[in-house]
Amino acid sequence: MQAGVAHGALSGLVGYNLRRSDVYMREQFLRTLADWDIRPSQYSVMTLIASNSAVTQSGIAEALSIQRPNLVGIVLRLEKRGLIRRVVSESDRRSQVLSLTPRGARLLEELNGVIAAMDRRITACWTDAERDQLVSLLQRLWLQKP
Amino acid sequence: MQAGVAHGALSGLVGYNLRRSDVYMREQFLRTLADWDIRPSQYSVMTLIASNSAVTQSGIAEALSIQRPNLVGIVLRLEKRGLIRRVVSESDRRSQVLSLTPRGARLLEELNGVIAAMDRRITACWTDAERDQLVSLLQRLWLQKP
DNA sequence: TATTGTTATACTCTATAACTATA
DNA sequence: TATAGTTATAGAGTATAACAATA
Repeated sequence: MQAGVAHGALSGLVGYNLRRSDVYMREQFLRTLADWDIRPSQYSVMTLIASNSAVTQSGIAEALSIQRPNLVGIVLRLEKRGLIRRVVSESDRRSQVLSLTPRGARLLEELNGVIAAMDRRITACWTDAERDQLVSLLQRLWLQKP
Repeated sequence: MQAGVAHGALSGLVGYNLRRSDVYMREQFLRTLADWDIRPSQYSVMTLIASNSAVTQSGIAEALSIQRPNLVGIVLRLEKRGLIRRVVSESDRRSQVLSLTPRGARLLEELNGVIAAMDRRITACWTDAERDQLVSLLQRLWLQKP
């Protein structure tokens, strides 16, 4: 499987192949998005803000399974870069309501194109049908939460 | 996709679904193997040692894409637990040749059963054919190294 | 009481430079 | 000079406890 070194029982494990694939995709993401200085978590957060009006930090954290304390740094960074706005909720003054700034919205549009193209380019070793089925199988896996 | 919060463009990305799936599988691994105090990397290293006679740390590091400095702690820990042996190579005295101790070999046999069963149990949401195809597709993905 | 956001903190994983001993 | 193993170290990512403000 690798030059000279046999992988034994690892080759057949879903967990091992998921891990290697995830690492590989993240490397490509970081390299491709280096010019934009955007991390996977930052893109995920911006996408969820764009897709959900009046979403709060708690909502984002739960949807992405990020611990609330760890989200603070991410949103503060995005706010400091002028990509998102945080305003105290009218209905619940404990909550911060998140939204994209015009600049953040423009950047996200650009990122959507770049990232979708990258995701397809790296997975060009698959047919469209194989890609669709893989995404479908993975969702069936991680969306089960027993 | 998640309670109330839409995932937007993330849902269709291979990278996002790989990440969530990997995190999910690793959580299950850590919980299942907690009684043995075995991490995924430790199991991977032991498996490669068992599958390759006279393998060195460099060989393991390259095959698993672990940085050489980061492998040192892993093998020292396994040695301290009496699971592997490290002996200086006869042919090249810079190299450490790794092998399992009888105790390490017995433990690995047990781990192979536990981990294979876990891997199948967690992926029971798939048919055998779906599982085989997914493993095949993932290998095609991460084994390309351009 | 319970929840939101926050601070502080610790632990793991990962990455790089530099050293040693061998080749 | 190049490589194997090691040390030291720094940077991410992730986890929990505890607090203030608010519900």
